[in-house]
Amino acid sequence: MEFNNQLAIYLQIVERIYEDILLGKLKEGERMPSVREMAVSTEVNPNTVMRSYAHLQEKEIIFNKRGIGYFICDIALNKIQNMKKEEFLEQELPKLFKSMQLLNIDIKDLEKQFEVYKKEK
Amino acid sequence: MEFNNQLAIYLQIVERIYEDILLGKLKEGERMPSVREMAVSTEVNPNTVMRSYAHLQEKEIIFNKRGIGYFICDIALNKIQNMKKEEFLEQELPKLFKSMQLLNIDIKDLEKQFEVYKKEK
Amino acid sequence: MEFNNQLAIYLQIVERIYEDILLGKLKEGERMPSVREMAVSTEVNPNTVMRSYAHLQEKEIIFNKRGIGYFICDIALNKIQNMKKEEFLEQELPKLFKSMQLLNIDIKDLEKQFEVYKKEK
Amino acid sequence: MEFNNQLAIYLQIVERIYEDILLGKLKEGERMPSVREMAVSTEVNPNTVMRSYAHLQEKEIIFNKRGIGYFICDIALNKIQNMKKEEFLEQELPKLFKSMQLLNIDIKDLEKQFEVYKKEK
DNA sequence: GTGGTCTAGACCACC
DNA sequence: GTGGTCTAGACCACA
Repeated sequence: MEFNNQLAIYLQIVERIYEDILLGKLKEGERMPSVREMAVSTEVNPNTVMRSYAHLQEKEIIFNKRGIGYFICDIALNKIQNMKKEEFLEQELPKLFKSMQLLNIDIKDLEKQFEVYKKEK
Repeated sequence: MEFNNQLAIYLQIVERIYEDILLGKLKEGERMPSVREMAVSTEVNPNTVMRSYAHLQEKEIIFNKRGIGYFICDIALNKIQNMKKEEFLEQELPKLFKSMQLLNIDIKDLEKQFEVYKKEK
Repeated sequence: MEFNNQLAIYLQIVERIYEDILLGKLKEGERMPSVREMAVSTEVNPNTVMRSYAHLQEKEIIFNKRGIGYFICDIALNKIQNMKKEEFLEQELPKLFKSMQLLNIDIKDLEKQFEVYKKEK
Repeated sequence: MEFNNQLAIYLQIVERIYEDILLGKLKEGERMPSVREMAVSTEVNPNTVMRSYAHLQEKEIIFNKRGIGYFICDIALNKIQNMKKEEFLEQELPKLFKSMQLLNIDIKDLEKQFEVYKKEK
C-alpha cells in the first residue's frame, strides 16, 4: 500500500477501511483481516495496524472478540456515512466554496470537470 | 486569531495572508506588519510569525529589506492565484469528487448549497 | 451465557461456578457438567471450558476421575467462602473505601442503596 | 511509581491522574508534566506516557497546545466526578452487594471497617 | 524545548 | 492462532 506523507499512516489505513466499508468490500458482521495479516498486506509494522484498529474500535466501527479477531459492527456503514456526510457538509464544502469565490470559479466549471472525472473512472 | 489544531499555526497564518492578498486587503509593494506586530495581533509567539514570513519569502510572495521590514512582491497576486488554482484542481477537486461518489452526492445538490452560501455572505 | 470483555472468559466461567457452589446450586461431591456440555451451554470453545476446569482443579475446588468427569471437592464450599472473604477484605473493601472518599460518599448512602438492592432481588 | 500487574500501565497512569485531579493536586487549566518528564518520574517509557495522554485527550480531560504541552480541560474535574460516580453506582456497588449477600456480610460490619480505614489514613 | 509517529522486537494472556 | 502492552530508539514537525 502506498502512503502519502501528510497524514499519519495509521489514519490512512483507517480511511481505506472506511472506504472499503462504504463500497461494500467489507460488510457488517464480517471479520477483519488479523492485525498481522493486515500488517503484511499493507507493508507496515503490526503496531501501526494495531493503532488503526484501536482507533476504529474506539469509534465503534469494529469490535473485538477475544482471541478470535476484530469484526465490523452492525451499524458501521450507517455510522460512517453520517460521519463522512457531516465532514463533507461542515468542512469540505465550506472550504470548496471559499476557494471557488477566491478564485472566481463557477459551478458550471465544476460540472464539466465532474463529467470528465466520472468518465475516467 | 483562532487556530485550528489540524494544521501548523505558521501555515494557518500563511493562509490568511494569501487570502488577504487575494482579497486585495494587502497589495503588492505594500509593507507587511512587522513580525512583532503580527505576533501580538495573532497572539502567537514571534518565532512562529517569523516562520510564516520565512515560508512566504521562500515562495517569493514577500521579500525582506534589511532593517526595514517585509514587503509584498510585485507578482504576488498572480503567483498565489496560480498556486491556489493548481492546488484546487489537483487536490481539492479529486478529493471532492471522490467524496461525492462515495456519498452519492449529486452535482445538483452542490449548486443549491452554493446559492445558499453566496446569499449568506 | 453473556460475557463481559474486561475479564478472560474462562475466569468468568470460574466465577459463575463459584457462585453456583456458594448458592448451593452445585453441591460437594456432585459431578460437574462435562466439558462439552458446558461448552455448549455457555456457547464457548471447549478449550476455554477446559481451561476453567483446569483452573478449578488447581485450586482444589474440583477434581478429576479419569474417563468419568469432574467432581466437586468435599471442602469446596468452605474454601470458596474463605477465598472470597479474603478477596473482599483485601481488595474490594479498600477499593470501595478509596472510591467513597474520593467521591465524598457516606456510609449512610450505602445503607439506603443496599436496602433498595435487597428489595429488588 | 509502582504498578500492579492486573491493569495496563498506561491505564494506571490515567487512574493516578484522575485521582490527582479529584484531590486538587492537578487543577483545571494547569499544564501537565511533559511526556518526557512524566516518563522519568514514573520510570516508564515515553511512549507509554504518550498513550496515557492520548487516552485522556480522547476523553476530553486534557488538551494539547501545539509545541507547548498538555493542559487540563476546564470541565475536567466535573467530568471525572461524574464518570467515577457512574462507575461506582453501576459497577462497584452491584458487585459489592452481590459479594455481601453471597458472604452474608452485614452493612454494620462495613461501617466498622470504614471507621478503621478512616483512622488509618 | 514540545508532541507525534513509526519500527523492531519482545513478552504475555487468551481462544 | 488471536490481540495487547511495553521498551528502545529513531526521526520529524512544531513553538
